[in-house]
Amino acid sequence: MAENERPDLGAMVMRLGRRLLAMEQPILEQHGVTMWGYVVLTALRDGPARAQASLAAAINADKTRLIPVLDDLQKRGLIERDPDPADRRVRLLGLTPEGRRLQQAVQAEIRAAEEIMLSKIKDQAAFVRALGELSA
Amino acid sequence: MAENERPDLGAMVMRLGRRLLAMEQPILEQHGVTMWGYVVLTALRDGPARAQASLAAAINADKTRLIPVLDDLQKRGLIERDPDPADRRVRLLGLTPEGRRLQQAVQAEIRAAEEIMLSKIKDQAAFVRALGELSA
DNA sequence: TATTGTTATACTCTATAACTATA
DNA sequence: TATAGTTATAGAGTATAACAATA
Repeated sequence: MAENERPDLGAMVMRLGRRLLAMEQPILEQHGVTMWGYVVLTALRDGPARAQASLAAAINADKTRLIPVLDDLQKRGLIERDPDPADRRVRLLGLTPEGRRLQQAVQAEIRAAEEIMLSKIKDQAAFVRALGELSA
Repeated sequence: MAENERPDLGAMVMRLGRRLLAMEQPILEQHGVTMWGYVVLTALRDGPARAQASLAAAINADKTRLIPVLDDLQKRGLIERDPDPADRRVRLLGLTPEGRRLQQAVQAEIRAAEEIMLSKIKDQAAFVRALGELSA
């Protein structure tokens, strides 16, 4: 019974998730961006998106709850959001230079905080790799 | 830039959390218990709790959102919930034999499903240990 | 008629505040 | 008066359904 004495994976993952979220919150606030805003900026970092619906699917969000996020990011000049000339129903989404700068700045701080957290455990590389595989 | 090419920890942990939750859902439903109900049964497995508030704190829940959960578990004979004779304001909480059986049955199935998931990665033991440390 | 994006609405989850009963 | 538990209410967050624009 002793070797089975650990919490369920789900419980541990959830607790870690809450902890990470709490760690990121002040960083995001300091840069005036919400978690969803940051998620969108990060999703657009590697390339523009065609259509809001596909972006929503990519980040596991409902298309309707993306809209206020995009409104805000656009209003602040962090993303471009233009009708596709070929099909004016769809919106072409991409980062502005300032959006890219903000994403990089926030991500750098988050990564630094993650490193501090990870430095407390032994098998950092194995953990991160396994986490990547399990969440892929 | 290539070695930095991984999602943020938070994103990966959240995705894995969603996946684990989806995995557990059918097991919980099959046993007619909600996630919070299972969390309560599991918290009581290692010993009774004195006062609902301390139980709530132990599982990171608000005391008010515990009440319908306890109502249901009690009505189904899975927990005992009696006023403390020494201070009749507080409720003494514990598992009934049937509650203990249900907790064990559900947990066994969840562990089995976890094992299948974990079997796909290489450093299982290291991952679980690191996860335990980071979430502790 | 079908599809993209938007708005309006409803629903779920959670927390806050008011209440009761004991002390 | 203070505390444990409960109930009522309100607030986020999210999803569903109706709508407008374009194809």
